[in-house]
Amino acid sequence: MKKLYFHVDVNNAFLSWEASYRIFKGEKEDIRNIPSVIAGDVKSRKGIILAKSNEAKRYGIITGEPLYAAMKKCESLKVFPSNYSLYKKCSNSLYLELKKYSNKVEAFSIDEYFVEISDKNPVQLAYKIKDEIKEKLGFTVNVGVAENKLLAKMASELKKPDMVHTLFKEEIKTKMWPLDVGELFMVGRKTKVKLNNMGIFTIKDLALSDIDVLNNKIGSNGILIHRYANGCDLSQISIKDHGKEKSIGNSTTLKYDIFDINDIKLYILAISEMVGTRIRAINKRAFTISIHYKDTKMLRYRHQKKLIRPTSNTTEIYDYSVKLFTEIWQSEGVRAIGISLNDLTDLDNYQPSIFDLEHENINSLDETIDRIRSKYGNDIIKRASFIDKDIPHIIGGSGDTKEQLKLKSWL
DNA sequence: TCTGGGGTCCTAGGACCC
DNA sequence: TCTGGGGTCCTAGGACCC
Repeated sequence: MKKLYFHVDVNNAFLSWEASYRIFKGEKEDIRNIPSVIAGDVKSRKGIILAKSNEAKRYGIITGEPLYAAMKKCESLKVFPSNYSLYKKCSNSLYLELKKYSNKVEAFSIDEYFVEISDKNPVQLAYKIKDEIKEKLGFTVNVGVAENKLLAKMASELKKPDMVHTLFKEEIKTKMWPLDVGELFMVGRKTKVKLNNMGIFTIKDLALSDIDVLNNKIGSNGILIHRYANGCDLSQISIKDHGKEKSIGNSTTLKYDIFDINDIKLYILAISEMVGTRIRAINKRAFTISIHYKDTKMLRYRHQKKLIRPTSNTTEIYDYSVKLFTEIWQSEGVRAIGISLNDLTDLDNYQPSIFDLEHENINSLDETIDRIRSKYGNDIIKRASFIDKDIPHIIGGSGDTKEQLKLKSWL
């Protein structure tokens, strides 16, 4: 039996998940069948479209656009807030369902999985998986079936929703080549413009173009997308272990532009709390700390520093972040700010020197706080600097609604 | 109160080393 | 005796994905 790959893609994931949750709760209306979107909170300046129904799509609404622009396109648009804990639950249920069919399941994103399959009737199996997900979990998926991951992914993006597509080698010319070159995985906005300027408009054009010219104009990505256009991809299923992350970052858009360094420092502290807690939770330390922010004009700034001794300590992360920030900040208003930890190293591999003892004490304090917070909630311990301030003391994690999900009987 | 948040990978250029 | 040539490390910045 030949080894094949499935790419399972949830149709309009966030919106579908919200829809199936509402139906589970007993609502009559299926928001998939009306013009509706999932969007961030406008008042917190996070009002962009995260997902849309097919009905909303018909009005020309696209993911990533500001909510106000979408409302102009469709005045009757129904808007629902994002709910990440729901999405994680749905994503995990889908994962468990797919694991029934293969040991090799790769989470490519919250709503996409690759599955390695060896089966006599792969297409039949793909339909079975698709239908079982719909029946058991209440949302629809597209399944792409192909000889490699790239083609499986391209296949699942063909016609939506609730469909199975194959994209075998012999189907590349008829099913994939006619598509706009921008549809190809790894051809984004910038590359598409470059390709168009070279007279390349379809995936076929790209597949038949000169690889040296592509390399010249686009660089190594040019070689990659040329391979993709010809259906070549040798990558295997990669099962991400917990703690395999290469970087940990959190950021937030502020409710108002901030000009006061003391307030900015409080946000830096709140974000340090989050990235610190996260990196300690996976037993790692970071050699590189990076701060980034957006000013009132949406211009981005970034500054980073490699440390001699890796850290996972909240106070240390905070101190370095403030230092990095003040080194590049020219007193412009700050709209958004974030911290990212890179060059992660396993705690087990790190031998503290005797000079580090003081730091190790601080670290054990951090760990104690982590333990208490995970038991009693984040708000049980709060740094004094936040008292009487209208700034959350720990920030990060994609603006969730606070609603606690009680889904024991579902998913 | 128009433009989120989480990631990965690649490259250019400067500093520094032998 | 007109300024080599390897190499590594670091930072900034850009491109892509969802």
